[in-house]
Amino acid sequence: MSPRRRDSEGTAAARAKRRAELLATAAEVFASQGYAATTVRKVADAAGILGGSLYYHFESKEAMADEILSTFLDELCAAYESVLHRGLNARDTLEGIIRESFRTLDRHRPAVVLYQNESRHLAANERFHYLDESRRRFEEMWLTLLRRGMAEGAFRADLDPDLIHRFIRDTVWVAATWYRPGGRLSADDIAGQYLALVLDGLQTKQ
Amino acid sequence: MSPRRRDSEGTAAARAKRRAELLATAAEVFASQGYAATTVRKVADAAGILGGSLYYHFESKEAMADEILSTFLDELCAAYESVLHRGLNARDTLEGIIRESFRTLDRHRPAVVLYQNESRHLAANERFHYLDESRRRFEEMWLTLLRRGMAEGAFRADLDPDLIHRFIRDTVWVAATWYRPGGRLSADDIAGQYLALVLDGLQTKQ
Amino acid sequence: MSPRRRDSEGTAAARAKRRAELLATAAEVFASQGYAATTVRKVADAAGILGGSLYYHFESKEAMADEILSTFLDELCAAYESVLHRGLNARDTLEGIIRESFRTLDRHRPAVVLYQNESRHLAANERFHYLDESRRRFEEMWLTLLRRGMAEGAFRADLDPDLIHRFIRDTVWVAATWYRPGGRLSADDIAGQYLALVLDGLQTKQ
Amino acid sequence: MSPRRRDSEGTAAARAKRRAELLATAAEVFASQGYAATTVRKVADAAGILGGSLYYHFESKEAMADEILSTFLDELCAAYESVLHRGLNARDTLEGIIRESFRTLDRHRPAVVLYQNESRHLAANERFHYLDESRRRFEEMWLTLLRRGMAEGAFRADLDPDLIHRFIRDTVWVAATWYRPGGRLSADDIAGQYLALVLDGLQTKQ
DNA sequence: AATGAATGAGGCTTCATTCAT
DNA sequence: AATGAATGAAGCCTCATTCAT
Repeated sequence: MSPRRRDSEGTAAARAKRRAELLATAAEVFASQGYAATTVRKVADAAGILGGSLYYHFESKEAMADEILSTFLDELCAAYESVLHRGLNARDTLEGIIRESFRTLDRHRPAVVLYQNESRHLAANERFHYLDESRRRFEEMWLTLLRRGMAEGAFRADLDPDLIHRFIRDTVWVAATWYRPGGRLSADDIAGQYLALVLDGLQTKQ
Repeated sequence: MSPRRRDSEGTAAARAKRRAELLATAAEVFASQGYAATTVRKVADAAGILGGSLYYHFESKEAMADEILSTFLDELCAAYESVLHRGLNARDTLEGIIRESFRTLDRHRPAVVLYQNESRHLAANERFHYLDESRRRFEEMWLTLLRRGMAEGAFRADLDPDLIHRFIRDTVWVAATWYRPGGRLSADDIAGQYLALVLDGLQTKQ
Repeated sequence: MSPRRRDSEGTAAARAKRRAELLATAAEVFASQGYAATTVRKVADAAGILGGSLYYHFESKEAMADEILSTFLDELCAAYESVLHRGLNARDTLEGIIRESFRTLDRHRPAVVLYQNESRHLAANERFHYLDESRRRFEEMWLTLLRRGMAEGAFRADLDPDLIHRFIRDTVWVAATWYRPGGRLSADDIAGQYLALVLDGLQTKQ
Repeated sequence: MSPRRRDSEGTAAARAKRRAELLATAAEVFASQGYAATTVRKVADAAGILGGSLYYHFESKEAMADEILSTFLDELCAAYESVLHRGLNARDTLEGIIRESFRTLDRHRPAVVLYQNESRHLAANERFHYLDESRRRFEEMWLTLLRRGMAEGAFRADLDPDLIHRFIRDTVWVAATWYRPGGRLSADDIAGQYLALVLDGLQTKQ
């Protein structure tokens, strides 16, 4: 490796790292105050720079949200695909999907809050149409999975798959609202409890 | 009844009716666009009047959100109390609470969306402290109920009541996001399906 | 005329009048400071209101420039057409066009300055493409006129029509830079002198 | 010549050359986009460097405009003086002045555009007062020349010297707007045609 | 009850400029 | 000689709100 190459890699990497830091800060602020209520200045304050300085790194406030959301969604898609490619039965696939969801939530909590709270509003904007697209893809995945489980006899067939999908989807993501990494319960603990509830129900069996 | 009195009652009633209309409109717009992203002008447009004219009826944008939310919460509280006063066992109380929640959602959908999406942000404002208070009261009620059910042997004791409470609470309210009164499934249908899921689980029993 | 009709006419007219006043002010400031160097606040100051208040009347700074320029160009087009429809010979048509140009300059001096100084830059913007279009139409008119005059023997044929057209066009409009309505020389005086120069030349004939 | 001295001359010369290159680039951009609408970054982009790097060579954006304009004006003054010192009659002096003007325009087109479009605005700034001063000197020269021609009987005396001066001055400089060095007509061709128009007029003589 | 015009604060963004490297 | 990151002022525009009518 020539010093020159090392150097240019160094600055490119430094730049990428700074962007990532700023995006993490922005995501935190967007998540805690809401996208519309977050001023660029608040993000900059949180990052310890001036409002205008953010524009050296990002084109706009929108561009920040875009990068935060698409990074999160890309990772989530990859996680889901990896589960689906394992060839498990419906029950275990559902467990895998839910565990991956909570794991992703753990790593991208602020992005998930943003996704959960603002994607509907943002998707009105051409730039964020991909939010609707991925929502549709997830929905299809869930419905396919639930129907397969019902057909295989793993899941009760007296429930409406569409409704069940919504309940499950929402519960997972809305947990981003209160989940704090490093808290009493790990993401995997939560996933476990959630699976216990959803798979076996709250009621004791006699 | 003198004509005079009838008249003044008439105008007072007319005034109240207009307020209610405007609040319904405002709630709809707040719900669909988000509180911060909703301008007073958008509300006024939706109501067919000019922005400034809203100030004849309301003190401020905040006052509208306040009235929307407190009306909704008052009704919800009353509904919960009525269930709790029936002296039912834990399981049936839980069913009653959930059914009342979906019934309230049916009548106050936009208010619920507002509550679900914005109460955390609004509660930062002194004026909206009551949002936190009622949230705390609801939480207490849920925890008491869940613990009672566990103690009575009606609910599984291996689940974390705090976590279960959050899952249930969120799922109910987040349904406001997609529920449309008059759709394929009534609020009570949804409540039924949700209860089936939460009480008995998704898995078939062998 | 019903009072109602008079009233609505009144407010519509009042509104149009206010717009016209503000546009006149804006044109003056744009002309004296340059469009890019003119801040919205400068226009507002000149109008005696606050910067934001302009947006009650106009959508944007651009919209103001647009209205100023298109109003001016519409009137200029009409003036030119009226000359061309008189069926005069080339020499008299040229005189008519030039006299109308100075007359229009007299009534729209700031708009002409804006047109002269900024139309090239503004035309880069889709919204102002019509500036290029009208420039092309004027050019065609001038070339046709000059060629006709040369063919008829009224104008010298040893000059390049394209070049002459540019000289004449520019001289007329650039006069907007220094012409002041109500000064020592009227617009028609200036037109007369200019015609004397262009038609007969500066040199004495022997 | 010591190598050392040659070196330092070399770097000084290299430095001057780089400055000249950058100024030429800046002038081009100022001319095509307008001074106020030109950002330092645009100039730097056109020069292939970053915005901040320009500040190694120049103190400010203003300093660039200053150097562009004063260089042009110095050369123009020198050219005019050389004509005036030839002791020609009024007609030939006028011809000389105009030919020198077009020649200067040929070499300094972007500077002329800048001068023509922005000097009025720039002159508000103390730093650019010299623009007004030279304008005044040129005006005086023109008036003296025209009056001399009239007194000598070379020029028609029924025209207003002040007006004629403006017409001529403006037409020459405004040609910078459309003149492109290396086009169909050379600067001297254009000067010739212009002189033919201004001296003898457009009309055929009978 | 509502309009129309304005206010003034504040939001997003741009930009000339600086400076350590 | 130039880069990269930042500054801070200012620009355009939006918006909750006011008020005379």
